[in-house]
Amino acid sequence: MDLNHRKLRILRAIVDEYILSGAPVGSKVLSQNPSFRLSSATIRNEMADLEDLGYLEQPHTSAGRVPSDKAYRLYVNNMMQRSNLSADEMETMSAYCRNRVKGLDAVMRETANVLSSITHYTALVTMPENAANRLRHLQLVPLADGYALVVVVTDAGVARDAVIHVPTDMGPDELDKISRTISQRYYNCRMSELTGRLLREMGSELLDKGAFLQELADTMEAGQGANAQRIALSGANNLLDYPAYGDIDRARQLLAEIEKKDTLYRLLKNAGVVEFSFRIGSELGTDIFKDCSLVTATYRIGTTPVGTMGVIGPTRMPYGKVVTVLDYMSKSLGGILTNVLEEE
Amino acid sequence: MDLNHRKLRILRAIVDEYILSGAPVGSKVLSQNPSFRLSSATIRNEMADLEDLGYLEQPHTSAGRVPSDKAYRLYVNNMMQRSNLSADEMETMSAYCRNRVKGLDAVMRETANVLSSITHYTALVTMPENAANRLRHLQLVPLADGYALVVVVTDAGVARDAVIHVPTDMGPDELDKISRTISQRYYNCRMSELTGRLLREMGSELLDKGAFLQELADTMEAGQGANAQRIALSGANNLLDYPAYGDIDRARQLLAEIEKKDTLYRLLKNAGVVEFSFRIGSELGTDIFKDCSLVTATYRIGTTPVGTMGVIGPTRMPYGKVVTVLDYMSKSLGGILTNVLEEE
DNA sequence: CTTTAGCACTCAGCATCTTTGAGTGCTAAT
DNA sequence: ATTAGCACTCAAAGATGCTGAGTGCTAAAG
Repeated sequence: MDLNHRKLRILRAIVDEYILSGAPVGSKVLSQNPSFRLSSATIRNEMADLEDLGYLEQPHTSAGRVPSDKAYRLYVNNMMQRSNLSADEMETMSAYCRNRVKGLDAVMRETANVLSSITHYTALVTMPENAANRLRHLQLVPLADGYALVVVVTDAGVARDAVIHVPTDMGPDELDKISRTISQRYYNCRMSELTGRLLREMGSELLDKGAFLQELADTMEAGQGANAQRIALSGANNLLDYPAYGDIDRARQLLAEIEKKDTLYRLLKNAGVVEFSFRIGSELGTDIFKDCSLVTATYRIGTTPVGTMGVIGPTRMPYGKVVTVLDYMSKSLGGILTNVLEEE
Repeated sequence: MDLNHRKLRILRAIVDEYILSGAPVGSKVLSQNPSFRLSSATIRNEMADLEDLGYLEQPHTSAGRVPSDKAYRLYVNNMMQRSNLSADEMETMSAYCRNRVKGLDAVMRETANVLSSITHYTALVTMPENAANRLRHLQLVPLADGYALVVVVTDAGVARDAVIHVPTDMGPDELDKISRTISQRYYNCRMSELTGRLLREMGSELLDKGAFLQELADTMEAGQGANAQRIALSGANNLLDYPAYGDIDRARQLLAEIEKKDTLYRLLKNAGVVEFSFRIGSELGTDIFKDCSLVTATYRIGTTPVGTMGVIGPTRMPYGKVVTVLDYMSKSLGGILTNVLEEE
């Protein structure tokens, strides 16, 4: 007993139907589908086999069957086809592309909004980041006595800011001078190397300012990671749609988890750098997301991958449509960023 | 028939009890409270009066009474007393204060986290802003050909960034020169005046760069508002606790509304600059928030009010406790910012 | 050997009915 | 003015029964 052609066809029909209706699907509806020339009894037998093989599950004895995670996995790998979008949906996306330039934050937020409004699920977009990020500019702006704001601009277009302590005998002029020195000397230096080089090479010039230099370096190192943690989120309310009705506690857990940016970050990160990644139900690891799936896509500046966007929905989401949307949006976002950030 | 002393005492007891239990309170529980030397029948009569006066409502004939918005208003104005916090809660807040300096974003987020974790409601904190914001530094960082990143630092410690177009014949050096000129000439200039002055006074120096100057000015003007729209939000999942159980649609609406930052911004803004503001149920205007209350506090840098923080919860929230927490947190946040930002 | 008709069986979901108990308003006595 | 007492109301929680979609199995037909 293995997955012959007919079993595959039936399985596929079940997944399609279930994604569409959300209700367990029985043998009768399938037999009514004219593309099957089979009686419900025959289909029942096949379904029993599929259940034994672990592709189907039965909520209770007298209900239809529901696809298991394993079935979705098979579906996504072998049977899914991208679906076309409605004119409305296309229009939403191209309106997004026609937008004028803005701050990076705004672009990310808008990307997430479009994603969630088309899919009706929860959308996530990470800020662009890359271990190879290069320095464009660094500025120390004096605040109150003993404090300064560090602003770092990288070639990923990110302005990161943090407050650090400065020696009280360091005036605005000196801070400005240091800013220019660093900006010039380390222009285009990889951020991953910058920390070390700063400490090594500037130590002699700032002999008596060791603590200051150390804090500055630390900040830039921390900024690397911290910045990536900024994730644009949109459509969290859609989470409430699908947790089995009335199960409000479940919904709370989900929401609480979604609010923790580091959970999200880990999830998105785990996808790795692939065109598309699907993680279905149990594959997500956590029990909390046990009937959710996460589909992600990588976006690029030029040809280097710099970020991830994704959609969290129920395992029974229309994967074909979601992939189509993610594909379009990741390319659009990549295009926008490439335009603005890439040097020729 | 008016609000004599006894009626007030009864009303107060009802509100206290209802906030505590969440269930409609009947005459019997009140009469058992030893501080009343009255039979349940007498209390029933008084309660009937209070209902006629609009302070109480009855979910259905055979249930106890529930305070109306009007009752809460009276309670908040005249009867509420601040409550003490548990040792744990105090500890959470002072741990927050002991934190090392960080970026503004992080501080705001953490403030919201603490607020929501102590109150178990949804917390909001606006970024510091003020029409009197003054310029500290402006930097134009060249990106790809034809684009630059504008970074603006104000005395509210905010680094705002946006991408603008620049004429292609403007090199990095020129951009840097402009940055220094503006930073120096307009140091400490009010942001509200900056736009106008830039256009008027720099026009002659950048004769052939009119479009560029205009866009720069526009960006800074827009940044004023846009920045304020950034609101740290925490504990949205707590919204799911109180919408009448099972009423999942209601919860969705609430969440969707909360996600719209501009709604939030308006709500917080409407509070005006007062020490504390309470808006109870219908007073919030929207039907969506009809059984919610919003309590806000203003925080200051030095003595100038620069932002608002608040808590959204059910109308039956323990106002006394919430005020205590807001008071402490607004002062703490104010203190932190003042320390870092204020010039002596 | 494969397919199918037929039948007995299961069980969630829904509607209906009943019971329970907390709470009320009114009246008459204190 | 207060209160005891009583009849009344009604939501919430159980109990009961019905329905229908769906199953598994068996035996006959292809």
